[in-house]
Amino acid sequence: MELFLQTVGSIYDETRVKILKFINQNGEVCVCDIENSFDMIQSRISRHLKILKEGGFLRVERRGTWAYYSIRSPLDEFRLSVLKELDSLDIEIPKLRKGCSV
Amino acid sequence: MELFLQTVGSIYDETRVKILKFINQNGEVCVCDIENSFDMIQSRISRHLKILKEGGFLRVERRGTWAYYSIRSPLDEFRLSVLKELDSLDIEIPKLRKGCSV
DNA sequence: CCAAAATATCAAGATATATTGATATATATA
DNA sequence: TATATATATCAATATATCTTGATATTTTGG
Repeated sequence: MELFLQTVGSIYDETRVKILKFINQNGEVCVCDIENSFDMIQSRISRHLKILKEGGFLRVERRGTWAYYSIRSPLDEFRLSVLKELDSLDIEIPKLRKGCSV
Repeated sequence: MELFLQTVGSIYDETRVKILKFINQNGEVCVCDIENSFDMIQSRISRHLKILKEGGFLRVERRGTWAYYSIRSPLDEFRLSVLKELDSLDIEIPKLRKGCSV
């Protein structure tokens, strides 16, 4: 139950839904890319990414000072159905704008 | 987006998850049955049923003074996947105890 | 028409979650 | 080692949601 609620809670937020769909569309991105594309402050993005990761949707890989987030794989059937549903929804996702200065 | 969040929000609560699984297992039940089975006060049950209905999972049919709730049909693929996931979870659901005095 | 039963709604207090700005941590490089 | 960049975490405030108890609504039957 707790794990299910954590999963569901992770997608019960407009910002996180958009971030999840954004990553699902663009593949692996680093935090500053999201920060830049969404025009949100870093702490906000970082928090939402953590929640999506703990919700079982994302994985993170650190390379250098960067943290690269991508869709966790393999995904179970339920989380896959969430991504499929998100894909079918008419949600406005910002264009990818690379944000890191290097 | 708004509809998706409403759907997700409707299952982001332990009580509602249990009620939904309860109805999915027992079929059509009336409010007082749920009230009795869950040992919760009526206003609380009524509120959660409303949220699940507005989340697209339940339908209600009034017969006499009673309101009978059941799984809405047909369900779209996403909501079906939610029910399937709930079904696979090890959640304790109370036994059905008829509660209406008539 | 009135009373009782079933259900829905409302207001108030309690709890959880989101946002922001500040600070901490970690890594690369000069 | 010191500095800059990228990311994570924390504290405070604002907002949303849940629970309860009270009240309103609807329907049946006397």
